[in-house]
Amino acid sequence: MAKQVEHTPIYLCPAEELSLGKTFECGQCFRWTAEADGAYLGVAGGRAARVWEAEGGVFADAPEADRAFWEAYFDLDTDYETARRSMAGDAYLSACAAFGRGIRILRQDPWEALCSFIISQCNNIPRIRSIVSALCARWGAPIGYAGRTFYAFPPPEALAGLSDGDLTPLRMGYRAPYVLAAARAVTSGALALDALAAAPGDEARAALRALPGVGEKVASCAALFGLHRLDAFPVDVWVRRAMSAHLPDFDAAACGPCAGYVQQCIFYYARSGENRAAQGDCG
DNA sequence: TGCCAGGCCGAAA
DNA sequence: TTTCGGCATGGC
Repeated sequence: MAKQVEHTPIYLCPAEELSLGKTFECGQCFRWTAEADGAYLGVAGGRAARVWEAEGGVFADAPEADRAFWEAYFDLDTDYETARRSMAGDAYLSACAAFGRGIRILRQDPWEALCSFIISQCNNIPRIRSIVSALCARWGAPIGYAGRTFYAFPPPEALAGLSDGDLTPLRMGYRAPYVLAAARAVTSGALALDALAAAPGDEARAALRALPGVGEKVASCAALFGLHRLDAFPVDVWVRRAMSAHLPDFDAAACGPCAGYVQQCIFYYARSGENRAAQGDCG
């Protein structure tokens, strides 16, 4: 059966500016799945889409009315060359930059990022994806697309009234009460996620860390991926830790404004199979 | 079968 | 202030 295409494909950008595989597989998101032909199917912002790379660029099978959403989601307005240049001058960092070329830091929904990275703690990526998928299937709004049913990430209001027992079937273990506490904090207004996007990085992380089960790492990931705070990653803790085995004199401050991107390239490089032998503590 | 995973928390040192 | 065990679960 021929693939069902529901829309005229949207052209997003030149292929060299966005690697879908690297962007979706580098560990920043958990809701995109590769098809046999190399395209990806996924959900973001309550919308499902099929996206793929072709000789002429990167395309999305989505309504034309959603073009601005997908362009923003893939962060097409940001110039990553500045960040990449900050990684020059050291062999290991340069290797990370080359390996991560094409990664873009997605502009994910703040709540989805926070909730997903609470689930991520002390967990492996396949299992994180599995739990997030189950969470969406159970409490997310259905989305019909390409003859299939996808599910939006459930808003905090959909989870705030649940009990730990309600989440038991998802097998997320000790993370369940953390997810519910975060949902209640957002719905009650105690945690204003949208307002944090404009706050200083330290302030944003501190607000996130006030939640139970949210430490420096989860707060950093939520700020980077959910609030698109590329400066919010605590380079002194994570990037330096990751780099200590390779570059003891690494100047974290030099990549401060784009530390999150740098960190993600290091993480992706160190986690990849062929580089694991050379990896340090990548956070 | 055992180690490990995008950690965090609270107690003990 | 730092260190360490415990936490729940399953991928590999």
